[in-house]
Amino acid sequence: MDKAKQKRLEARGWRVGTAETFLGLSPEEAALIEMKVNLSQALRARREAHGLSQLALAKRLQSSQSRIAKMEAADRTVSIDLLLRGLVVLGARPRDIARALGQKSGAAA
Amino acid sequence: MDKAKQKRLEARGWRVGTAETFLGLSPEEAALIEMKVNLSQALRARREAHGLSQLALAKRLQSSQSRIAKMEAADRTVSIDLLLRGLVVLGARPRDIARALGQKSGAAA
DNA sequence: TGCATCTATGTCATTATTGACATATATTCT
DNA sequence: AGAATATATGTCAATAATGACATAGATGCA
Repeated sequence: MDKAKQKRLEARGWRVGTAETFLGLSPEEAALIEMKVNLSQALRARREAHGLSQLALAKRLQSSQSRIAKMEAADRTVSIDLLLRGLVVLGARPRDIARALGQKSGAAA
Repeated sequence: MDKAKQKRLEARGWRVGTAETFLGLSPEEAALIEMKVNLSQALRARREAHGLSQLALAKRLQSSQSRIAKMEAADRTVSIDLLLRGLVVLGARPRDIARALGQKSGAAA
């Protein structure tokens, strides 16, 4: 896991922190968090590629700027469903999303 | 979309039915439903491959048999998050899930 | 037939997620 | 500096998702 990703997780209440802390998570939890973080990064990458602000995307998604920020931070109050909706609104097709899901640390999608 | 998939959607309140009805869905909605149905099929395939009953899987997931049934039926009250949790509990790794997501109609994962 | 097992579906109280709002920080202008 | 824009984070009322339960249908077996 790269530093930037770790910091994003730490910042939110994931209690991930150092690599050690990850050992406190079951492999299942870790896999789910990894997928969520990958999707959140893909969302940000796609939004920026479209030249949209969080506010602009929020309007397209019928959501709010603050929620987009939380989505991109992989906040624990954000569902994967919501991340997928965001990606789809930004033109991601299932295969794009599939690619982002498995990504080891990139932000493709 | 194959007949079996369509029937599963029809059965639940998706109002998908015939191909025409699909025209009532935005491409975004259609993409999300497609992914959800693919995941639900992957879940059933994986559960059966493990020789588990819905009840047995429910216990592993700390859920209930009725919810597993709804998951496999892609019921509208089932989140993609829950489907992913189910798949992960059944040993699916992110790349397996990615593969299932993009699937056109199969049940791999 | 009766009994056990598996799956489907409706309901509901509890819990989680959501959009909206307030507010803070940062950056880039003039 | 002050104004404008973008992003981050906490809170909360409204809504959605969840597990549990009841119950029905289906299948197989004694």
